[in-house]
Amino acid sequence: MIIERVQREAASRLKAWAQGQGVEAPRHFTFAPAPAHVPADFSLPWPLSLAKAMGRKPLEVAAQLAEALRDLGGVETPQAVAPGFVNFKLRPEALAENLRALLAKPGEYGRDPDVAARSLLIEFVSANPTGPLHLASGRGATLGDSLAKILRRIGHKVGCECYINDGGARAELLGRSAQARYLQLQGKPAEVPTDGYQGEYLKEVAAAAPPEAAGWDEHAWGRYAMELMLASHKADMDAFGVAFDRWFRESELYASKAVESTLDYLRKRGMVYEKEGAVWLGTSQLEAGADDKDRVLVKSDGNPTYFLPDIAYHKNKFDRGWTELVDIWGADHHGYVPRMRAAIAALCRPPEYFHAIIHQLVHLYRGTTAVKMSKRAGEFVTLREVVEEVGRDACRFFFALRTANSHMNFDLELAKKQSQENPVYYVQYVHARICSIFREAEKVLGEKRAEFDAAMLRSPEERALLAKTAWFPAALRSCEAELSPHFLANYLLELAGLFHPFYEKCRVVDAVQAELSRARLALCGGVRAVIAEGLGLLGVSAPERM
RNA sequence: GUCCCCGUAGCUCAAUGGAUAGAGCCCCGACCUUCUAAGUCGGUGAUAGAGGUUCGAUUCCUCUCGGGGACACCA
Repeated sequence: MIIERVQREAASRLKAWAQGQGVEAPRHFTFAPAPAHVPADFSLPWPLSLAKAMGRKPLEVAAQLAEALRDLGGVETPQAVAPGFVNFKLRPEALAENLRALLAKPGEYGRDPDVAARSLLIEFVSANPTGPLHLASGRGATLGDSLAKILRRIGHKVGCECYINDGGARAELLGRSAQARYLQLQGKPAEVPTDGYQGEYLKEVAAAAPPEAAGWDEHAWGRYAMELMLASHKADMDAFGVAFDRWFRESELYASKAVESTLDYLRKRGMVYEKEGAVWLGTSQLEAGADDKDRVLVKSDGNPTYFLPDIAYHKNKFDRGWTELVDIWGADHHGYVPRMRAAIAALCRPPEYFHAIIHQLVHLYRGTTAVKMSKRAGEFVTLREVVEEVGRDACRFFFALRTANSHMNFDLELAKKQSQENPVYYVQYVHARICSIFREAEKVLGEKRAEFDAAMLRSPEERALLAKTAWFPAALRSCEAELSPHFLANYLLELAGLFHPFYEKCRVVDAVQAELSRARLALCGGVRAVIAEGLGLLGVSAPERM
């Protein structure tokens, strides 16, 4: 909050300054946190880049800039330092004021009331309801759900949807597979189709079938098995702390004729042509976001491909008023991105309104041995299995720490141990410790007064904590800029890393030094609020005791 | 063959083109009569390789090596 305010004021001054100098003002005015060894909170590196254009030495430019940024309010006099930075240090009063704002309204802390609200619909998980949710779906769910919570916290309008591919061919194959399992249970000869679903879970599905299942055909079996799978997906997401605003079925698009109307729409726009008995979308002819080749919408047998209803779904999202669409997919879908981007262009939407986030695969290990996952044999580690064993908190925090691009390893053995390998405990422990401090404070100090004297907070540990809480809003903004929650998770880790040394060095509850106690309690309260909210945004609990 | 992602400490991972590349785990050595030792303090240790762009490269470009994934009128 304080950082944003300084930034805003600095931006307008710098624009004026740049104009006066006849140089182009840098486009964005974000401050960079200063490295640990520098006695400053944040800095501007511009003089280094501007020096050449101005034909002057970087340090001279920095000095000039520093002069132009004097008396900003909230910060000490800016310092020009070699090789050409302008460094800023927050004033103690500003940090104190920031803490008061945080304590007064934790849920509003750092929120920009003038934020230009975006409207985003995030689609994630979207797993086929033909089997249990895989661990990888947990990664997508973490990225999508946490991102949605963060964007809402900033003030944007966000929807979350899971697309269900309940279309014909898949349901039938699932039905034949389940039916075969059912017949096997009856002691009758039957084989799961070689291209069918071999997983053990269909035995349970078959065993749970009602008596009338004896007369079912493959369609009935398909419907039954799919609804059962869908229910298990919903239960898994619920247990994972993920609430979709809507589970959108592909079949709805057929029922509402949206598939046909979308095809008509594309045809009217001249995007569609026929070749070799099939209907194609000219995805390679687009100026913006062209795919490398054209794609089939309707096969020569008259059935639509998966692509056409998917376009219809994206059109539907736009038609419902959403401005930006975010799709979170696994790495196996990366080849699908250019195609969908082209489809977005075909729907007359600008490319910047479509964001595809591809998360890389999760590699599973038991200790040092890789767990081989074969879809054919139906062997895979389910999300439920992992969540039951390591807990939702550990699982979500672990996923949230990594960028979508990282090819991460997930060691089941390690996760099961609930060892300190998982940093979620490190963060949660701060929350539990602070709660404990407050319990003690109530016993020792009794009266609870809200006011405190921030000038009492003089140690480096206290100042570092105060300053770190000021960066919370910036951490959220980074998440927005990259559409990734990992900045927040790492921020919380850093905040926790500053609290523990403070705890060791600074005794909080002290009946003799009541004033100091009150100030430190306020600081603890601020840290607790940030941790609780940060963890909450990541779908992780903030326990009061551990 | 084409395309996408990755390669950072013994391990798992960070770092909007900026300053002395950060954490956690492991290992070694110290800390609990005082608000929770799931903690603290100290020690060891890294940008795969070669060029290029830049005042400055883990970050951008090219190539090489290594790993993962995708290349259907499948979904």
